[in-house]
Amino acid sequence: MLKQFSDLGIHESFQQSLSDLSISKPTDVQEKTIPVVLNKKEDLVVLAKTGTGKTAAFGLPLLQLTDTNEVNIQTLILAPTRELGQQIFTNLHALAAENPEIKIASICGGTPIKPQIELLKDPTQIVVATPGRLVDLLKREVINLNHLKHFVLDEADEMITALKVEVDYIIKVIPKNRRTFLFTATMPGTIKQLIQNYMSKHVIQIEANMETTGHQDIDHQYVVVEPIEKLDVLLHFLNSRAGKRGIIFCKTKAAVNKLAKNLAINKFSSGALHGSLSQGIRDRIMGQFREGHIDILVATDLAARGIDVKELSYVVNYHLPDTYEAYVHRSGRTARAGAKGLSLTILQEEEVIDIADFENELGITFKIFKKADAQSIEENNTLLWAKKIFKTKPNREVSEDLKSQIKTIFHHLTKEELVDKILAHYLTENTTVLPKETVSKKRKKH
DNA sequence: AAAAAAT
Repeated sequence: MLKQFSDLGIHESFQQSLSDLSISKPTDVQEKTIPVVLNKKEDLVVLAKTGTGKTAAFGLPLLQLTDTNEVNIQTLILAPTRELGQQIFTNLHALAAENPEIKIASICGGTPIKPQIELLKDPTQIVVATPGRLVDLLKREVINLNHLKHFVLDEADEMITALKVEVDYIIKVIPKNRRTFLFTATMPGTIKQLIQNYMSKHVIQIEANMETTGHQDIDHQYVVVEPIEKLDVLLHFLNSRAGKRGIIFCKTKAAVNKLAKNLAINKFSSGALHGSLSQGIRDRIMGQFREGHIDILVATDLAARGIDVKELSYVVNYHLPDTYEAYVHRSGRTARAGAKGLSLTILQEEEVIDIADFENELGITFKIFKKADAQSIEENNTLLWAKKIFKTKPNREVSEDLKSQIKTIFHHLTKEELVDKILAHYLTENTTVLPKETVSKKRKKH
């Protein structure tokens, strides 16, 4: 249990970059996987929970196995989204910081293809790719995978279902005698049977910490809301988590846009991410989120898998995920590398019945999140309104004369009296009707 | 039905 990377066969040359990345000891999945990859024999199927270091588990040994005298592509890593592909590329680059002779390229879509084609003319040993763009390059015959030795499918269950057509095309053009490595946190039974189609050698299965079901560091909670109070409950939750960071998942791109707009109006530090945005915008939002310039990411399932952002303390399911796997991946954006995190699911009455299925299927237990009462929600909305005033910038010129007339009106008030006046005005303008008990009782009969 | 992935 006190294994070091050197005990697993990782060379001295990676020690510096590992310590620069504050990686000191191998995780369970790394300890089990690295020696088997380094032995140059079998194919691998690796199951390990979210946030346990799968990228380095294949990245480190495959970097080390790279023959730097060989100019052809030896290792291909496929990921389901461009953001994840870029993240894997960045991580490999950092792991190879002391080994600059290893040439790594990222070939994801959404960026001009010409520069990529030019780049591929240089010696390249490791390629991280999304399937669509790679197939495009293969059809143009501008990438050579004839010397491929290692083929990695990250998020393997997703790759061989949602992206099956592209992956199958790629499988056909790469050497039969390659080694194949499948990595995932979820492997539904229906997918298990498909695995053999992708393997070419004897397969070793590795399961790291999968014996206890559910992720021990994630606090699963749900709250039942009426449709009209859903947004208010979310806003109250976000205000209670001020300064903390997290991701809010919605079912559709339209819902992401709508919610992100609403958060922006309420002056939350937030951004939207989904597949209909230009790659430029996607990259900018991801960058801002990773750097901590944005606290809240509102996203579709584009961000559900693999994305590793530091210090996310919560995930919110603003809509229920479609599958149990999607729940595992979404909630797995928090509680990474040993940290704790909250996964909050906001439900409507008719969806509560699904909770038991999630519990049984995933071996987790939900706690009930205590919904803010009507008064706290109203107070919270008043606070949001005050924050809005504070953060609003003038959008046109105001004459000095008008300004001085208005100043005269308030001139004799103290700061406290001024606040009272503004608040009194707000409260008369917003005569919020608190939800009546009778209303909710009536609804429950259905 | 929706999400992702090529232009």
